[in-house]
Amino acid sequence: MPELAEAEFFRKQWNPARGETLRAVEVHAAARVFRRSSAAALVKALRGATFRSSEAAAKQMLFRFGDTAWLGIHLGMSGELFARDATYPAGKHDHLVLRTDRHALVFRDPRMFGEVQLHVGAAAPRWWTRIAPALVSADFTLERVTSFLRRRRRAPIKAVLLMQEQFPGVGNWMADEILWRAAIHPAQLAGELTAKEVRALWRECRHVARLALRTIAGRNERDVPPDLNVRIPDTWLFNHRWERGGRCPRTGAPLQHATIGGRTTCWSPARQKKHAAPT
DNA sequence: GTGCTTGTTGGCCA
DNA sequence: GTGGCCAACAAGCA
Repeated sequence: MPELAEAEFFRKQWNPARGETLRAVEVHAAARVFRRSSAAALVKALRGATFRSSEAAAKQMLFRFGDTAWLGIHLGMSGELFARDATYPAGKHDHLVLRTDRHALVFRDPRMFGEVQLHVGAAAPRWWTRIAPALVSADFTLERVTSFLRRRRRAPIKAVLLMQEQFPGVGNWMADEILWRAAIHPAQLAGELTAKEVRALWRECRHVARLALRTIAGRNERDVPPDLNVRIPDTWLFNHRWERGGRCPRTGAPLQHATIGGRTTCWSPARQKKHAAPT
């Protein structure tokens, strides 16, 4: 689930408890999600602190408590955040539950590829401030994309789109959606794209990111999006990629699947054709 | 039982 | 040193 729009969606799930003070912090300390920080230190830093604010960037979220405590969360493959009323009993895979007088804020992650990190300090942690410029920001430029593709010229473009240092928040489905819209074959080597294709790729990165954020994460800061199972329009590849006998929404031709860049990839052969390297 | 899965990392190799 | 590939992590689902 968690690509950039889902991170933004889940971040907002804890909004109802903003301004409230944490009365209790429950952790499953042995859970793999705490592998890089001490669960005990986390409890100590958060108990009694007030939930101030939150942000999402790429596939990560950062929550601020009190004046100096920051909670970083990565959702991995199966992580989710939600808020319940104060009486919520922690479930089997609920590795972190923050309790205020009115709410229980829950981090659940069955597969435990996700991660919870504590940072104490006046400023946000380094790992957060070093996240690459968002696809929707002005700093995500065609020039940056062009030079990155040049450096990664021997890798299939699908694999390159999954590299977080240039395409923060792009995951498997977004990568396929972007390539499908840009009409680029996922196995084409990054160095073989024409200038026109690179421009299309850059444009569709921004377009898909905006579309996904608007569709999945809701429109404004305050609201809590009610349901992740939002209706994704059938004009997206997204709705057809796992269908048995799925067809390309633009050409009507059958979709194809293969492992590219180590990940299951779906594309429309009628629309995305591999070509020789431009001279 | 088998064989997948929307992510990331470290180790291996060219 | 750089870049590309792959197994491993763990649980649930079909």
